[in-house]
Parts: sequence; C-alpha cells; structure tokens
Amino acid sequence: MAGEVNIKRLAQELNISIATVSKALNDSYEISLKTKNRVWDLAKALNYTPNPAASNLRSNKTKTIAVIIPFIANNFFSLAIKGIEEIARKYGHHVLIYQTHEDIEMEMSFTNSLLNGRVDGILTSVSSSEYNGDYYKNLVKKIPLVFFDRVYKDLDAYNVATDDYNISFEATVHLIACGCKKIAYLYGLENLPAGKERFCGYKDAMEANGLKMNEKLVIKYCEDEEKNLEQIRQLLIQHQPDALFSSIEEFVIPAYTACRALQFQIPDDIKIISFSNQATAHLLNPSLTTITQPAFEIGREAATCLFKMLNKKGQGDDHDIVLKSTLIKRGSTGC
Amino acid sequence: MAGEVNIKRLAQELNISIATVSKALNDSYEISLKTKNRVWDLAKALNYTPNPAASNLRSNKTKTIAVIIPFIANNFFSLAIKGIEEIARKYGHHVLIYQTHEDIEMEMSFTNSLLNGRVDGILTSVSSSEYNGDYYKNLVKKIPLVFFDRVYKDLDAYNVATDDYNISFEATVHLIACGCKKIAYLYGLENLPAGKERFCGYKDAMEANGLKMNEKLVIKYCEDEEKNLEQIRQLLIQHQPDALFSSIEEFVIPAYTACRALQFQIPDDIKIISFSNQATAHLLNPSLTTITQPAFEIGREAATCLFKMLNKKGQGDDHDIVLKSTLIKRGSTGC
DNA sequence: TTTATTTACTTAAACGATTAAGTAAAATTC
DNA sequence: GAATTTTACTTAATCGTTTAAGTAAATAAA
Repeated sequence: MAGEVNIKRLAQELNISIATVSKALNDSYEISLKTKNRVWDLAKALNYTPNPAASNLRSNKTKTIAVIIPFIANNFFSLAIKGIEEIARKYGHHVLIYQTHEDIEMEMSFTNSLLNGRVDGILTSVSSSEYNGDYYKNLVKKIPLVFFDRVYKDLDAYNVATDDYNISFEATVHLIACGCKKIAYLYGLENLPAGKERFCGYKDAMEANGLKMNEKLVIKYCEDEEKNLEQIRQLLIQHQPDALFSSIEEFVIPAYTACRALQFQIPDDIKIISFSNQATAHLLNPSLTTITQPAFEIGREAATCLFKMLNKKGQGDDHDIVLKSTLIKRGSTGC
Repeated sequence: MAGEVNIKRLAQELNISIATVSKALNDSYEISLKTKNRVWDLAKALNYTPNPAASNLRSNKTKTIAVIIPFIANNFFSLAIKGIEEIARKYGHHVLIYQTHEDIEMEMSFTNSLLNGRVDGILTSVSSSEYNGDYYKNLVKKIPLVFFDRVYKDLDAYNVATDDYNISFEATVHLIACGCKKIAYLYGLENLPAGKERFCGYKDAMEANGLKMNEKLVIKYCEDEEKNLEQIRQLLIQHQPDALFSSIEEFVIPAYTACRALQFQIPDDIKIISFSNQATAHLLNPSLTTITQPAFEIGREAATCLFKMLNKKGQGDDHDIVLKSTLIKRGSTGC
C-alpha cells in the first residue's frame, strides 16, 4: 500500500493531471501557488517520495555521485568522504563509495560499471599501483570526473590536491633546523605524482641545506606490515639515522615500534615526522609531529567542483586546485 | 554516441525485435543459441551495458544494496564492508555506504531515503546513541533488512552478531589467570546490547572468580579523546588497577599513552586487553592482546543473509547468527 | 471592444528496459 | 497426414516519472 503512492495517485486524489502534480512537486512556475500547496500537503500526508528509477530514466539524472578510493579504512579518506557527503547532501545527492584496494583492475571495473547512467559524476582518488593515463584521458570525456589527492595532471578534469612538494620541503627544513643530518625517507605512493612530489620536496630541501640525499636511507613501502617493520629495523641498525621522514601514515606504527624495540629514544636519538591524518597523533608517546592534509576540505572542494560541472558552472575556472597542508610540530621532533 | 547503445539499437542492427534482444541478454530459454550468440557478440562489440534506471523501473530491482554504519574509519567496519562487497559482487550488486556518525537522526533519514526503491535491501549496524526499537520494528516490514554487529533482538530480521558475552568472560578469566585482581573496565557501546553483553561477561567472570566488580574501576567512553585519556589517567592515579579491559578499540591509544606517561609498565604493572580489529595491534609496544571479531566474516555472513531474503531462500532459518570472536594473547597481558 | 499576452493547466510522448500474450513455423505424436 | 506440441520469435503494454506541445480562460494592451 505505502509503496503505491506515486504521482498518479496524487493526481487522482486531487483531481488534476499527473503533469500538474509533477510540476508542482518540482516547484514549476507554471503551477499556481494554491495548487502547489494542495499537492505538497497531500504528498506529505501520504508520505510520497518519488521513484528514483523513474526520474533517472526520464531525466537522465540520478542524484547520485560515486567516490572511488583505494581504502576507506584510512583517516585521510574517511575525512575526505565526510567532506564529500556534506556537499552532496547540500545538493540532495546520494554518495556511492567504492574501494579499489589499490587494485587497478578493480578501479577500472568499478569505474566502467558507472558509465551507463548509474551516477551523475565521479570523484576519484586513483590507485597507487600503476599509472593509467590513457584510460583516464578517455574517461573524462564520458562522465564528469574530479580527481582528488591522487590526481592525474594534464587531463581535462578538476584536480584537487595539496602542496605536497612545499610541505615536504618545509618539514625537511624543520628537521634540519632541529639539528638532523641523516634524515631517512620512508617512501610511499612512489608511482603517483603526489608520492614523487613529497620525495622531491625532501630531496631538494636536503640539497638546499648542503645535505646529500643518501639512497641507502630511503625505504619503500610494501603491503606487508611485517616487512615494513623489518626494513625500518634494519635501517636503524645499519645506518643510525637521526630522523625519519615518513611520507604516508602507514609507516608510523612500525617506525615507533622499531625505535622503541631498538632503544632509539624519540626525539632525543631520532626525530620522526609523518604525513598523517590520524586523530590519535597527539596521543602517541611522544606525540607525533605531522604533516596533516586538509582532508575534509579536500573532500568538500572536490565535491564542489563536481557539482560545478554538473550544473555547468565555473567554465573559466582553473582546474588545478591546491590546498595547503599543515606542519604540526609535536613531541616527536622535540624542538 | 557511446551512450546511445541500447537494446533498440542492437535490435535494429540485428534486424530482430527488442524483446528478442532483451531475452537473449537475459539468457532466456525462449531464444535460440544462434540468436543469443549474435546478440551477445554485438553487445560486446558495441560495449553495451543495460541502463540501470530502465531495468529498475520495470523490474523493481536495483541490484544495489545499502550498508548503514556509524563510521567507515574503523577497522571493524571497513573489514565488514570488505566482506559485504565480496558477496555483493558475487551476486552482481552494487553497494551504497552511508555513515551515520552515530547520529540517530541521520540514521533514520538515510534509511527512509532508501525506502522508495533505491535499493533492494539494507545491511545496518545501528547507531549507539539511542535505542530505537519501534522504528526498526516497522522498518523490517518495508524492506529486506539485516542487522550486523549492532543488532536489535526480537525483530523479524536476521541478526549477525558475535558471542560478546562469552568472549568477554573468557578474556576476563585470562586476566585473572595472569594474576590480576583489580581489573578496570573501559565501557563502550553502553546503549547497545553488544556493549551490555561485553560488560556482563566481564562482571560475571569477575564474580565467578570471587572478585567483586568495582564501579569506580569502570570508565565510560565519551566522544572527546582528550577526556578519555584524562579519565584513564585519573583511574590509574587514584586506583592503580592491575588490568584494563577495553571494550572498544578507541580506548587503546589513550590507555597505552596514559600508562606510559604515568610509568605503569605493561604488562608488569598493568595488563591490557582490548576488543580490536586493528591490524597494527601486534606492532604496538608491547603488542596488544586483543579480542578480535571476525569482521570480514560478519560482513560476508550478513550479506549472505540479505541475499537469502532477496532470493526468497532460507525460510526456516534461525535468524540469530552468532560468530565467534577470538582472544589473541600477546605481550600486553604477558602470560 | 478587439487582439495579444500571460497564466494555469492538460494531453500525450518519451526514457530503456521487462514481460505477458500472441503467432507462425518446425518438430513431434498419433 | 492431421492434430498437437514445441521452438523461436514479435507485438504491445507497462514501470513512474518528465516535458514538449497544446489549450482555454484570464488579463493586459491596442
């Protein structure tokens, strides 16, 4: 019974045409206020909600956007999603979330499955496993798309990113200012522009301060947590760095663990700085100095860009939007 | 152009009716293999995908399910979602994820917005902020629904939960076996059956071993992380418990932090056990003894139940499904 | 007062699929 | 060889909206 409330039913009860009901519900100028009120009142009384499939089919709008991300179990992405949800709600849109688990096949499979009108647009943060420029070059022609955080440059799409290079530079300078000379780099996202920029920021800051980047002090992230821990242990044992610059938050726990196990006192023997959006950074012991990306704002901004596209606004806009990350100095860098 | 591939187009090119195309695509027995092959080949060649809105409208099926959870930034839920996604993919369904942020208004708002045929069914893990039995009693009549982890008993719906009482009992016994006598309880989810069962398991295990539960050793979770830390600090200072039983993983970092700050050696001075699905539990220092819920399996099981409902199977089934959590003994309980 | 415009509707087609009902030809049964 | 059944289709209605096009009445302009 409840499911049978549609505009036909409303039209019958009010003895007007279904076109009038439809237009009244959409607040069309063609309908008198009196009639609108009658329709709205009855719709409310009968608890009418439009059938999304029917309006999608006719109007070619789904009022749904998709978010494609590597993981949801990540503070950065979950905050970004929160930002996206806020904007989506403002525009009355639903949000579909797809996790790729960094798998490029899944990423393409999900994305392709959205091209038949299931969603109005896509927000995507690409997988780090591979670079897939051709695919996206084609994709942006087919559906409104915004890249966020993990972006593809030089495509005809909005890119919402952070100033990775600058903030890495700044963070490295901070370590150097604290007296560090042997700064190891824990390298994540190496296949992506973001990862490369972070690394360059570090490298250039070293060189700008008369320090040479040492390949042996660079560790690359791997999926296996045990291995990351072991790599850091070996790094500490063999090279005794006086700082760890972690480019992704996944390195934090193994870094702390390795230091503690090997009796490296933080921040006295070794200083640690990490990209991180973990709310618990200040609860660690010692509290962690972080480079924190404005994840929530990135989500908001990316969604805003997408709705600009959907509403055919912001034509002349700059498509490259860069938000500033923040260096939050805490106990792990001491000074 | 690409968007214009529909069954009409296929029918025209093959010079057959759209009904034949539709039936061929759905592998109907009414269509000859020869024709099916022609249709399939052309569909593939033209990269045809059905318009979801059109089939939803006609068939009243969306091939989409919704997951409503408090947070995605949580290891338990993100694992559960992974399990759900696996099953959903097996059945060719999409997964909509909604976060309530433990807000019961949002929870109801999202849920209501799904009742107009946007999804075929819902998997929900209810908000901890309030008990809302009447609402759900009505809801289960309107749409196929499965509760997981945070369940509502005595409704006509599947409940997929874990043996919270038993595992809490077992964990408490483990602490007692390790010599603990003053076991503090860090209380989460107190408004939900799961939270209460965890607490009862602890309490009963204490009493079964001749220990009295002390109200002063019970701390309740609050949103503010700083306050949780401060509460634990005060607990340690004022009562010097010899164990902390944490009923949710959000207490882990503040517990470790407080202990370290106050020079309580884990596990010598104080033992810690916590419900947790954090992959990093074994990387903590010392590694954390956890009660780990089979989150992935809960997701799989819950989704399986939902598809049973959608496919009208499993009529005589027991609606209460209980999976076993595991007590993983590590460094923080020492023995 | 006549004509033009605006207001407030209605009619009917369309969106792209599914499916009940109908049918001609081929295959089977008697 | 006639009657029956099966096979492999087609026709047309339908799902619940939106919207272009049409229209009668009311209002404004001439």
